[in-house]
Parts: sequence; C-alpha cells; structure tokens
Amino acid sequence: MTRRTRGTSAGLDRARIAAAAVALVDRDGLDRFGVRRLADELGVDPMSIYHHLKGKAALLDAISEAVIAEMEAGAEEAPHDWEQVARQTAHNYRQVAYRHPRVFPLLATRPQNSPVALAALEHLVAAMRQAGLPDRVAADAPMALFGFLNGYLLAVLSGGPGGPAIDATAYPTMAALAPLQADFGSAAEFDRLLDAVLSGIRDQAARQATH
Amino acid sequence: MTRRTRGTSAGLDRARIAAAAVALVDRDGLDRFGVRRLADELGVDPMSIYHHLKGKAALLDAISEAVIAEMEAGAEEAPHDWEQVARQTAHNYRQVAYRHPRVFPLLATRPQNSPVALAALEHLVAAMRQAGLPDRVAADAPMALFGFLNGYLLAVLSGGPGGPAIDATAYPTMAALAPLQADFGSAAEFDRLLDAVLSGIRDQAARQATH
DNA sequence: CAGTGAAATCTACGCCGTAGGTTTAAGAAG
DNA sequence: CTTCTTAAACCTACGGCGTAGATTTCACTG
Repeated sequence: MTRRTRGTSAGLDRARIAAAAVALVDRDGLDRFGVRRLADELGVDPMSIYHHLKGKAALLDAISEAVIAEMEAGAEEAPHDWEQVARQTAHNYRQVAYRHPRVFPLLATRPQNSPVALAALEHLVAAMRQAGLPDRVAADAPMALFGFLNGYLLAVLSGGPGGPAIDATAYPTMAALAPLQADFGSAAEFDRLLDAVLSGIRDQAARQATH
Repeated sequence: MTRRTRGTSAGLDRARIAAAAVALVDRDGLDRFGVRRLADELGVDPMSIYHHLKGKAALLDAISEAVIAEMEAGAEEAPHDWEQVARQTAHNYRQVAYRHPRVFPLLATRPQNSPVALAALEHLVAAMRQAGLPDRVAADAPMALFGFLNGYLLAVLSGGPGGPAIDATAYPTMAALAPLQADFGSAAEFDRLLDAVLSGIRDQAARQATH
C-alpha cells in the first residue's frame, strides 16, 4: 500500500474525485479539507488531481456541483401548481443541506451555474408563469426563495442550537420568546418560515396583478 | 521603518487590530487575508497579534463584530411600528453589507452573538410583540428576515452581475425573464423582495391570530 | 532599586497550494 | 514488431501559512 508506479492509471476522473471530496468534507469539515488530504484518501499523489481539476477553487466548485446534483433524484415530475413546485424544491434543497451540513456553506457562498441548479430554477419559474403570475414576480421569486433558503439553512446548520443562552436582563423579549425556539432547525419550523416566504410572494403577485 | 524593538508598546489592542483587519479584507479580500499580512499592515510581528486575539478564528470573529457594530450609528430611535423597525434594520444591514462586500460572507456564515446584533434583534422582536403579534410569529420573524437578508445579500455581493448569460434554448423561461433582472442588486429590487418577506410575516400573524 | 508581569519579538515546525519537470504505460502509425 | 505520441501519474521544490514556545524589554509597583 506504499506508492503507485508512475505511468499506471489510477482510475481518476472528475466524478470520482468529486465524490471523494464530498465524503472528506462530510467527515472532516471544510477547514481540514485540502488537496493533499484528498489525495491521501484517493491513494494518489496530490498533483495527480490537477490533471482533472485545475486548482483548489475548481475542486470546491466540483464539490458544490456534486452535492447539488443529489437534488435531481428527489425531483418529482410536473406538478403544475407553482406553490407545490416551490415547496418541493425547497424541501429537496433542505434535505440535501441536512445530508451534507459541512458542505452547505459552499452552496450558499458560491454562484450556482450547474445545469441541475438552473433546471430547478427554470422549472419553478415556468410554473409561476404558467399560473399567470406577473413576470416581475416570477423573476423576483427565485432570489427571494433561495435567498431565504440559503440564509436560513446556513444559520441552522452552522449555528447549532445556538451560543450561550441569552442574557434575560439585557434582552428580556428575546428571553421570553426563547422557549418557542425549542424546535430550532426542525421540519416544523422550516415549514412555517417557508409558508411565510411563499405567502409573501403570493401577496406580491396579487398586488402587482391589480396593476 | 525596519523592526520594532522588543519590549516597547506598539499600541495594539482589539479595536485597532480589528479595524486594520477590516480594512485589509476590504482591500484584498478574504482569501488573501492572514495573520502575517495583517501584522505587516500594522507594522508589527505576527505573533504580537496573538496577545490580543488568540487564533485566526478569533480574528475573523472580531472582523465580523466590528462591521456589525457600524449598524449602530444608523439606528434610529424608537419607531413603534414593527414594520418600520424591520425595514430600518434591513436597510442598515444592507448598507453595511455594501460598504464591506468582501467581509459580508463572514457575517452570513458565523453566528452573531455580539451585543449590537442581539440588541437589534431585541428591538425588532419587542416592537412586534408590542404591536400584538402572536409570540410564535415574533419568535420566527428574525430567522425569516435575517435568513433572507443573509442569503440574498450573499448572492448579490458574491455573484456580481452573474455568470455567463443563460442558455436561451435550454432555459427559455429564465431567458425570457432575463431583461427583468437588469436591476440586480439595486435598492429597488431589495425593496421589492423585502416587501415580500415582510408581507409574508404579516400574513402569518393574521393567520395565527384568528388561530 | 529590585521584582514582577505584560507586551512584543524571535525561532522553528509542520502543513498547505501549486509551478515545473520527469517517468511510465498504452495506443496509433509505419 | 518497432517507433512515435500522448496523457496520466508522480517527484521535487518553493514560498507562504498558522501557531507553539522561548526570549527580550519596558513600565509599574513596592
């Protein structure tokens, strides 16, 4: 199990590397992730990776893309109600996030240009348009929805249950409401907040339809 | 301008270090930020910094805290309408984000436990409660609002105008709506999306009040 | 004027990303 | 069957990083 010989194939390719990278980040976290550790995991020289992905940034893109691609599996086909589409997409996204909590900051931080991501957006926006929502609203909705999803999931996944219990005398209202945050990160909380965002979008549609 | 002598004070303290760090990230970006570069900037040995902030993580916390603290300046006093409070807070937050676009990922990524951040939340939640909103809604609102703010601003600030114009044949609806995204990142867009989120919260309040 | 403690520097270690060069094996051309 | 080409992998080396630990110096305090 020492070293590989020089000219022999190690069976590396983008997909295999990305999969190993995702597993590594899942296990050790983003901070500890690096080209050398990944190479170790693959039983390969660090520089070999550079023949398939040039640079660490490309590696991070590949990780993000691979994780996003997992959404495809759970994608139901052709429900025409735009709210159903939005809810479905949101839940798929949340599930992926919970499956890879330590990868998620990458998703929220880096622009998503992969086909899978764009297809999801296209699907959502198409459903909204077909439902007769104003173009302005359909155009805005993805930013509103994924803005919320990214920010919320970031907070839930990175924050854990939260820091050191809030100071009741300095922040009385927050302290009083603390018990209500017992379900922090739960599916129920997610559904409530998602409902709020979606009804906000519905509202905009109603308001802009009258003019 | 060579080296300092060993025992003499360099006038370092948390605040001075944090200020220099913010300036450095503003200038060079998060990737290029590091203890050694910061020390150079301060005309000081790298290890000197460790007497005031132990470790790079603490340094990043200090940066985040210092930037958040800028919100205080713009905080208007005691408007009692919760929506005004929410809007005011959101706009202050946005302005800070635009003033320090390269720092912002830190704000969105790290838990905010600083007094300034907690005070802003307390202020908002108190206004909602005083307006008679259900506790459930008041407790949920910060997550909904700041989730959206973090995710949206992250996308706007990191993404720039966006990648390489979308493929019109693969994603026809997105392409059709592209012209409407001309104001990407504008104050107008921000106001529209913020309106949506706030009316979503209002909606939840109405729905839960009737029970 | 000795003693103490804090603030700063110095040294050194192990790790990182990656540029550039070298080796090998496999497939194409003759 | 030989030679050429090429791609995949490895090796070496460099500069930079975060930080543990030891050391120096100054400002106070008694």
